[in-house]
Amino acid sequence: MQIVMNAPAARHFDAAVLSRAAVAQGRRPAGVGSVRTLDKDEELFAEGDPAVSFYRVTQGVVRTSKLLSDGRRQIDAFHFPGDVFGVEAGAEHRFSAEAASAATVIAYRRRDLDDLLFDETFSREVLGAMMHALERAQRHMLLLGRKSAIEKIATFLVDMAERLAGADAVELPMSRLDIADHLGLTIETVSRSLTELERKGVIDVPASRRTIVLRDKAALARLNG
Amino acid sequence: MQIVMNAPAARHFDAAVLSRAAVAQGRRPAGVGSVRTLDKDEELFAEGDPAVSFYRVTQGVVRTSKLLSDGRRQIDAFHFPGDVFGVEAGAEHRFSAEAASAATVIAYRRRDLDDLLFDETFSREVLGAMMHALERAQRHMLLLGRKSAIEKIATFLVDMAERLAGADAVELPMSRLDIADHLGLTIETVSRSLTELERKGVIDVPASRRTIVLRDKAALARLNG
DNA sequence: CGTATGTTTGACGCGAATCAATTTTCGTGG
DNA sequence: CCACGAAAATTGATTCGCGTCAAACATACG
Repeated sequence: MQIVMNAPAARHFDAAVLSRAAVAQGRRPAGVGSVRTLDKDEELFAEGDPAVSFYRVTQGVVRTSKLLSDGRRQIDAFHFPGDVFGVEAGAEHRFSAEAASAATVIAYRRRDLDDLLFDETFSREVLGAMMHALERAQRHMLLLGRKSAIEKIATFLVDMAERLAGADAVELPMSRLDIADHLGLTIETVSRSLTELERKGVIDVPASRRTIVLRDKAALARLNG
Repeated sequence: MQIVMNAPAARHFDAAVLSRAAVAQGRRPAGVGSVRTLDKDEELFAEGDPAVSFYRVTQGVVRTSKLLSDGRRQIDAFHFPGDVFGVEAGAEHRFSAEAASAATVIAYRRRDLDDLLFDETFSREVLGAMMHALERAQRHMLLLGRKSAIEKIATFLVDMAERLAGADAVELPMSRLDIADHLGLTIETVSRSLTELERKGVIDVPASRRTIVLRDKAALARLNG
């Protein structure tokens, strides 16, 4: 049993904890990182903040996003346990990061990146994380630029099912607003599309609305465009 | 004076050429690469092709894109001289690459990547290229997901002006169809948006339609959203 | 149990896509 | 160098998917 610390900005520099976290991820501990626990919607960093650290998610989900001056938001990615994010080319973060659900991350100090890159395993891992992020971004650009609302939702559900390793039911850890801002839609359209898919018998959305049962994955895959 | 070779698949393994190209890019030659010259619209690789090489553009413009089953296309990026693209995490290319204009690239064999990563300079360069590509992708997702047609065009023009280092006139090296497929629009909307910006006095589109004169960069920047 | 928040549903309008027709530019051969 | 045909770009009329505005409903939390 574990007690979740919800105190804001709880930090630890506990090597033992780190090792356990690293091991939990099936990875060797590489360099020193500090654990940070986040409440839902708590901000990890904002666009323009100095990029002193990059992060790896260990629990929960973190969303990274960009804003337009009038508040329109685009969530470029949701980061799940094991995912690395926040590696920057420049001195500042180019996007903001908040917890989409209660989450825990490990922070790696950026000035250590140089040292860490000498650790071949870690270097390869960071480069791998960048490549996967880029791949994901490319797929997402195809979705944003060329898919219809129904196709976006279908793609999203299939994607979540894969990442959450949920056989045929997905418990969405983020709000409809987050989904909308990720897919370039409004919450109304997200809701209507889910209803439409349910009407077609492709999915089931039991009350609580957080869980989506994928009744016909083949149909969903066909809807991916 | 220089003669452009348009013979398909012209390859060289000429170290001297490589060095000159590298120096022209202000970079040290790192590892061996082969030069490849491409005609306009010639394919460099297709989605699903084994990723044996990655590339750096030395002349012209290369577009990388993904397709949906019904032919809808999303161009995720245009690559200009100096840009590195085609680095893959997996065994296959996740997108296709074609010349948007006549172009020349240097191909680096992928199996050499491991060796090249020991070259600290090159490693840093590849990682830098990945980070920049990701940064660009994130900005582009914001554009695709949240900007209006006029805002997309305005952003695109400002972006091209920066990359082509054209003071206040941009010679667009790609077709309207390429622009449309990059911005998630149709060619009709691209054309209408350009006309609209011209009507507002923000830009000038002299006959030939390839050159865009940016008359009011401040207004363009304001239209970026 | 009541209030706040998140989600769904409905009516309507608008921005961009589609369909269609010109117009302009560019490559090719006479 | 000009004429021709093909390809590219523009313009116009219309349609439609999704956004906006608004209200009802359900769920979660104190």
